[in-house]
Amino acid sequence: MAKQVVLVEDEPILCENYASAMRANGYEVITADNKQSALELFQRRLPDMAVLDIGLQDDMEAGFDLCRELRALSSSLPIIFLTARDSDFDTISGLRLGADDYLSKDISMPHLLARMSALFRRIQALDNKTDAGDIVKAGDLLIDTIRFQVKWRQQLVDLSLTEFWMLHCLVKRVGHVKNREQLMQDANIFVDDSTITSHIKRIRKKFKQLDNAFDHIETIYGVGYRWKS
Amino acid sequence: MAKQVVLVEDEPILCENYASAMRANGYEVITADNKQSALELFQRRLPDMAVLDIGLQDDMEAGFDLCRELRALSSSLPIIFLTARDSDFDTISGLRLGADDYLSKDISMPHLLARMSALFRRIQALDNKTDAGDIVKAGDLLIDTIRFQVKWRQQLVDLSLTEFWMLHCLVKRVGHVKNREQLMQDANIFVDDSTITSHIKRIRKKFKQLDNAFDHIETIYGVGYRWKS
DNA sequence: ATAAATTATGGCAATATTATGGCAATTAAT
DNA sequence: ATTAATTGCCATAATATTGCCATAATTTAT
Repeated sequence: MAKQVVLVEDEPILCENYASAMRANGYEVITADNKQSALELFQRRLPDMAVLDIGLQDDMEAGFDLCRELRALSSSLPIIFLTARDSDFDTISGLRLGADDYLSKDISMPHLLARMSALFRRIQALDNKTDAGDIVKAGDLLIDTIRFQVKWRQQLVDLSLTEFWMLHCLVKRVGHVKNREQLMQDANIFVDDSTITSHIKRIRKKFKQLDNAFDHIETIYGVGYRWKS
Repeated sequence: MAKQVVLVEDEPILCENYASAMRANGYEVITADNKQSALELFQRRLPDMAVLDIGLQDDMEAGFDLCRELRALSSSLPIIFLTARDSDFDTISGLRLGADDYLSKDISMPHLLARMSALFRRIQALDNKTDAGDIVKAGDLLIDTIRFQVKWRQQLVDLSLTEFWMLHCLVKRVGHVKNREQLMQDANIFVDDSTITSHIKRIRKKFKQLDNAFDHIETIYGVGYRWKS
């Protein structure tokens, strides 16, 4: 889904320039040319990012006000100031208000777009960040123990809980052979040996459905199983 | 605890200037003057932020390399480029590499510090999306913890208080699986597991009344529930 | 090569977990 | 006091998962 950006700028031509460049980059852009209508937009629906001009018509501080209001609505919404003024003082007070970036209007369009996408990237990275040490990676495999998700080459593998922990057991030490007892322990079950065989069967099956060439779970005859890379 | 910043800059006097300004602002600063020692620092322990000069000694691209290496280590670590060069081209390629900011060395020290704290503020804001009096946004969903209002695609969802907090618990970390215990804690109740099931049922029902295709609350068999985007 | 041991596979029954509708108890509002 | 809303919980239905077995296929050892 396209990211929605609200652009607040009172100079019509400039505004349309920015807006169309953003649209060409895949953003959905809504514009406002004064404080009042901008506020209404925000109240109606929070965008994914706001790009604000500071001086609007006669009110030289309108952008700062908008920033404050927006921040009250959401502490995490990304805000970029776009301004003709360029003094350090302005920049600093802009950032102090909780803006994320402060750019002079004479930068190039590609530069502005790069800043925007850098900001989105940051949000993305933080959203996907999980608390330390809960992601196990092994080559094309990703195990996330908070989301209880397994990804094989970007694709989600739909495992049951016991399957999940058994896989986790194999992968947390790539190359090490795990016997059936260890696998049971990690999955918190106590069952017949044959049942472990069944679980491995099902895990392999689910991976093969995504990638027919899959063969990273190796059988060690007489001992157990191992994840090979 | 003080935020740890790694500063990579090969010009000794400049480096000391920056470092002491940062220290005066409460940061713990570790410096490096070449690629090798910087990498060692990062491998030993990831800082809370990295401020990188691009050209180091004879290697004009050292900073870019470091950025790449750092990003491989952590996708969410904040990185600021600090550079004498100032062309748009550099800025853009810097940001493309996953940097969060790109600053010319001739900006003032207060400006640099403001940029740093703006970046920290952003991280902070995203990390505790949970504080009261804020609006949490996840795709089409809006949760307003002041008014205790939930909106799904602009439409108000009429949830009871417990339902509200349970939803909030699920949404404040999109994708994370919450078990019944966690949901109880966040809603401030202590009840039978089956009661949680009932609440989820009711929440789903209310969303479905507005949007029959709604299915963002996913059941993870044997674990709990998750908000999926 | 053959026998013995081990593992793979498909299927099915048993079990565990969750969904649903409803009801009684509680709380809040009029 | 009466009504409405909320909440906890239960019985029952619907699903998902799991354990295990018979049988086939492999592997290992002799």
